[in-house]
Amino acid sequence: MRQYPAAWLKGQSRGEAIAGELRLRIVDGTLKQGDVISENKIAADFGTSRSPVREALKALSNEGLIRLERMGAVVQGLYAKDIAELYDVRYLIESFAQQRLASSCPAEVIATLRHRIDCMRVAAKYADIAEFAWLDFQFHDGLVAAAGHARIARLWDSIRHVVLAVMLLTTEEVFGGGPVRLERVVAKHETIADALESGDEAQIAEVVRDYFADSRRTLRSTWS
Amino acid sequence: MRQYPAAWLKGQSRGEAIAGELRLRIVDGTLKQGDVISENKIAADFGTSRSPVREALKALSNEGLIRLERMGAVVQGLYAKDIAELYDVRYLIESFAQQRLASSCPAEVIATLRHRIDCMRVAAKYADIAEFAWLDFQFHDGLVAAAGHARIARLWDSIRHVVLAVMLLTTEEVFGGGPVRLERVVAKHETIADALESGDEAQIAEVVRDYFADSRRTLRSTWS
DNA sequence: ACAGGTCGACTTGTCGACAAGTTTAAGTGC
DNA sequence: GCACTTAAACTTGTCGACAAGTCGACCTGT
Repeated sequence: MRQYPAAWLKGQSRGEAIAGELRLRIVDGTLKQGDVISENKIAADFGTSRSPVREALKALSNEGLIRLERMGAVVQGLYAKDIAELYDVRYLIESFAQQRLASSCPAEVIATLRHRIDCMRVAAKYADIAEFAWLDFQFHDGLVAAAGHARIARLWDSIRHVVLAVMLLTTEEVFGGGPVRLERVVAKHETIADALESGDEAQIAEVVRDYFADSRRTLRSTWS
Repeated sequence: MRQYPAAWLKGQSRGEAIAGELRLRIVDGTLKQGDVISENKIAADFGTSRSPVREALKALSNEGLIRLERMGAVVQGLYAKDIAELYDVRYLIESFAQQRLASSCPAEVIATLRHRIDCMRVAAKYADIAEFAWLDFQFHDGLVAAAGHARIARLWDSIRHVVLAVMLLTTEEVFGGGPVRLERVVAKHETIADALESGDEAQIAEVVRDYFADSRRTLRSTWS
């Protein structure tokens, strides 16, 4: 059984931990589309009362991973089409954020991004998959946050957990591709940082488009 | 005290009802930015236990109307800037949805839209503010749903309640502008339906841009 | 007067229990 | 064998209670 990295649960409530675990089980296919899960069953599985489970199911429902019905929640799953749609939305959000950063991107932000890129190289070297995925996520998370648009940030929040889970799984696949593949991923992030530093709207737009076009190719090989 | 239309609560749980009421109080300014509310206090106000209140606060937090902290939830409020940002997001979502409908918009969808427009005229005639706002909302809701993009639909779901509350308040203001102003609002929706029926991408893009540019003007007069 | 510690009034997170409703399953009459 | 009724096993929504933690006010020593 694949497990949710313990470091990602630090300071979270039981409900969030349960949500994280279930999310991963749905994304990696352990819980299949059509499976029905009940609060009681999950509560028994995790050894807690229904309250945290309830919170978790509500969250998963907001993320579209399950559908809450009168009797039990039915798993929706996350398959190729859903991933494609998820990346449609990521593109919408991130291109908006980066266009906004084009006009005024503080040097501090660029520095933070580059710092994370350096850390990614280290994580790649030491084969730390969870850390690499986490840094990848932090990179994009920081980007959206830096845009300074509260409502867009909420949108990002509503998909962030799913994005993180998907990243964890794709990162596993990317690590299987060896150092060359990894370096290409890191380099892709570098082009984003470069574009943002240039401040050229057109260049940023192109880089973001390329980034997601490339991501889609990677995804297609993972979820085929 | 302004009240949430009872018809909108049909079949909802206590938690959703509380969320609806609180949402309106925040959007209309009864609850101001910086106010702190506790689960106990709200539970006492509504005469329920903390469970439904907890659910409501969680929802409001997801919508960005409040911020959950260790001791009490602090109200964020929804002011001019927030409304502007909300409409940035609406534009992002709805323009995406409508572009998607450009290539293939079933006649059934157009018919439903036109039906709602007709109903809006009736609601305007009989000065039924809540019904008018509801139809306006249903129009856009139907549009997004018709696009057939599950992830975009989730995005819309995450802002729909806030959008509805804002619509209710702006509709009140619009009714104050008399029949001419109302007819202009209805006509705006008609241009959208027309554009969708034409199936011309460029025309749709322009109409949607116009629609939101006009909406922003209306909003600026309501929230000044 | 003031720094530091202590108590008390709050908060949230979690728990187990109950009521109301729905679905499945077992009868039951024929 | 089959339609119909009834009962049992689920489900969720809600409730009140408790534990753990946080913040503020109030003392106390100096």
